[in-house]
Amino acid sequence: MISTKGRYALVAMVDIAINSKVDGVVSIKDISKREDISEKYLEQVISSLVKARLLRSIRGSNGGYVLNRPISSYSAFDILSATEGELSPILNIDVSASTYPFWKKYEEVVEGFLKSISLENIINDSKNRNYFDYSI
Amino acid sequence: MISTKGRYALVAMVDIAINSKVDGVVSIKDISKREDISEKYLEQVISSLVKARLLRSIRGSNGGYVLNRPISSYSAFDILSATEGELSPILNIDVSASTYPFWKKYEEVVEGFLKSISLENIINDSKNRNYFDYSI
DNA sequence: TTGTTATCCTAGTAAAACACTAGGAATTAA
DNA sequence: TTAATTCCTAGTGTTTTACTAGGATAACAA
Repeated sequence: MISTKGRYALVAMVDIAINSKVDGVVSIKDISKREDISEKYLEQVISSLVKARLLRSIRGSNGGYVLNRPISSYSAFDILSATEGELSPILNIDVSASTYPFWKKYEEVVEGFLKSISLENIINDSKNRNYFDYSI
Repeated sequence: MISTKGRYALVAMVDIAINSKVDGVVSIKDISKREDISEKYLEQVISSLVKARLLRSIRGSNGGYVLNRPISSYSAFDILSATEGELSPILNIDVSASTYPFWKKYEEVVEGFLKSISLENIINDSKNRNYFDYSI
């Protein structure tokens, strides 16, 4: 869940949301340059986002990707669960009965948070505050 | 963070808390039988808990483990961070500035939850409600 | 039509993490 | 002294991660 694939997916969505306003369509090559992520790896990450119908792809020359919906309608959960398999796989495993209620709550808290944050929120947060507000 | 090591650590703490009331000291062999976890693997998991001073060990024949403090004073965070390295390693990684505020919040939510739940809470939850309340 | 620029798709792979297993040393109660 | 226990270090097969590689497919532009 906190793998690079998921992190790249979020970064890619933010990048596409911001840059498609100007250019209309955003290519992997452009994202790769701006965000310093391998083109080939980005292909795979973004492929998951397309398969999950979070992005629409335009093939051929001058092709690229655009958002399918307004930024307020994407949740962090949507984006992360498109790339990572299950977001909270604990409960699928044979978890001891004595700790089950705890893990169930844990899952609810994490999922609840991720579903409550939209791509719009993420973009606004990155505008209003900057990186250095957080790094001690 | 959601690895078996962390899950076993929680189970072991619950097991020791409950069974030490009767027996005083709880051995790995006993936990292994009750919870169906390999003895040798349990050794390693519990070793982390001892090193983090969550448990006290008594060596030699009739030895085993006991809690160091009252059950209300252990948080899920204490237990899980003793076995897993960092609980939210995202922020140690070079995370994009645009998504940093989001990940920071994520970390706060998860850590906040884990710190708010005590071993006592976990034990009470497992007593009051049972497994089947949760499995659809 | 042909070249260029993109996405799409599948396969491979080195390194790390995970989930153990193994063996023996040290310690203590009986 | 023996049995039972924790302690400590090392090894190991499997899975996951984070990529890389190569070519097929599609579309625009000349």
